[in-house]
This record gives sequence, C-alpha cells and structure tokens, in this order.
Amino acid sequence: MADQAIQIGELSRRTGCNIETIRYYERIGLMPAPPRRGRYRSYGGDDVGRLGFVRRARELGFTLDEVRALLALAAGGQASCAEVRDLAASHLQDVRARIADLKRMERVLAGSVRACEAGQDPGCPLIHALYAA
Amino acid sequence: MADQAIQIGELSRRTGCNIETIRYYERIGLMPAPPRRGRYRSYGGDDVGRLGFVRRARELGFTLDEVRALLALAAGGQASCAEVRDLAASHLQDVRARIADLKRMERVLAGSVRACEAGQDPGCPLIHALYAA
DNA sequence: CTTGAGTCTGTAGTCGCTACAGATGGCATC
DNA sequence: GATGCCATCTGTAGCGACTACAGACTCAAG
Repeated sequence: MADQAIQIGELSRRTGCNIETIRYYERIGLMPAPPRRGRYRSYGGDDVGRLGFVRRARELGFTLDEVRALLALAAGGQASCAEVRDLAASHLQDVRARIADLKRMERVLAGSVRACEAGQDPGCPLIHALYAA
Repeated sequence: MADQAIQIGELSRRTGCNIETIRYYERIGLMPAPPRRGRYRSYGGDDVGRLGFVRRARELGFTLDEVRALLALAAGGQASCAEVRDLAASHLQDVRARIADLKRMERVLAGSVRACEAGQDPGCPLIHALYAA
C-alpha cells in the first residue's frame, strides 16, 4: 500500500525535504537513483522511509557521512546496535562541545550587552573588550 | 613602538590567525591591503590590533558581515555604542536559538544512547526512532 | 653557491545545501 | 489544436568562512 509510485514533488511534501535537496542526495549517492516513468523520477514507499530517516538524522545534527554510515548499519540488522551507539555517542560529544562553545559566547555577549546598557563606560564596552583581549 | 614593520608570518603568530586567512580577509576587504616591502606584505601595530579585533569578534560567533559592521562602528566613536549593543543583542538571540536547537539534539541523542545501552529493544532503538518519526 | 624557510599569486576544494536558466512533460481549458 | 500553466528535467554556479594546494619568488645563513 505504501508502494504507489509518487513523483518527486509528492516525496518532498511527505518528507518535508526540498526537491533540490532530494536530487542532491541522489547525486551524492545518499538516496538511490529511482526508476523513471518517462523522464520523471518515480518513488515508492521505501524512498519515503529512507528519506525520512535521513531527514531525522540530519535534524539530530549528524553529518551526511554519518547518515550514510547509519543507513548502512540500519541495513545490517541488530548486530550493529553497538556501532550505532558508538556513532551516536561520539556525535553527542560533538554536540556537547558545541553547546559549551556557544554558552561561552552567550556569557560574554550577555555581559557586554549589560555593560552597554549600564552605559558608564566612556566608550563602548563591547568595542573596548574586542580591541584588547 | 607597536609600529615596527612585521611580515605576515609574524602577524599570524601574534594574532593566532592563519596566514591564508589573513590573505583571505584582505581579499574580501575586511583587512586593508598593507604596503609592501619588496613583494612582501608589511604590517604595523594597527594591523595587529584590527586583526585581533576580528579574531575575537569571530570567537564570539559574529559573522564576517557583522564584524565588518562592528569595525565601522568602532571607528565611529562612542555615539555608536547603542548600535553595537543592538547588533550584539540580536546576535545573542541567534546564539541562544542555536543553543536551544543543540540541546534538543542532545536530549534525544542522550536518550537513544541510554536506550541502546539498556539493550532490551529487539532491534536498535536509535535506528528504530529514526525510521518512524 | 646552495639550501631552506618564508612569502607570493591564483585556483580549487570543503559542507550542505540553494538558486537559478532554459528545456521538456503532461493535463486542462478555450 | 493551440494555449496556458504547473511540474519536472539537467547542469551549473553561488553561499560562508575558510583551507589546501601548485608553482614561482625572495632573502639570509652557512
């Protein structure tokens, strides 16, 4: 039932993935080249599933290479759960590092904005802070 | 005193900014084209200051366009403090939004990794979560 | 005189899309 | 059957912020 053939526009609508992006994923081999009905790409239920997978993985911040790896592992059955976990754990570390970076920025920015608002500095506190480390 | 002429390598060492990046900044007009001593770029103390400013602003996550604006405002004297504050405040909002995004990812990833570790799912919980939204 | 380090220009690659231009395809309407 | 219009097609170039070469040169020391 999920296998009626759909065109790229419908696939885009169902997955929330941009048409140009779908074609891009095909070009880089992340999505398989589908059969054609005439000149038009013809997708089935599997494609909706796979592209949804890709989208959700991207929303979790995985890179396209990581998504590729996840797709391969997903095809590999349950033996690969440990590998999936390792990939996710290492990505989680990345995410946490980025959060830490951003929080550092946030602290400094918030402090500077407050100082600007206080306005008792002769010049601008943020400009001042940027000029001398 | 800060005005002895230095070469690009020394400027790079003093600011922690990659040589290629310095030339890139010159190309896009973020740093002025310095005079040459022979064929080599010859920098002075002002350049060390300006490039340091750029670096620190970048470390706070400002885009190059924002840095350009900040540099212009910095040259404009103290009247511009309110504009600087607005720029910083709006950037701060961006940073906070990105933190929120990353925290969402973190929560989901951490949950999945835990579920993988628990290992009572027949398949892999993360793969499972990615396949069906 | 040679060697090595530093610098030069110019171009192309990275990531993950996004935005065209210009050509077809297929369906509904007049 | 001509017209309009949307969807789709291919191919290429652009974004931001660098980074990585290749291949030429400059300069000081040994």
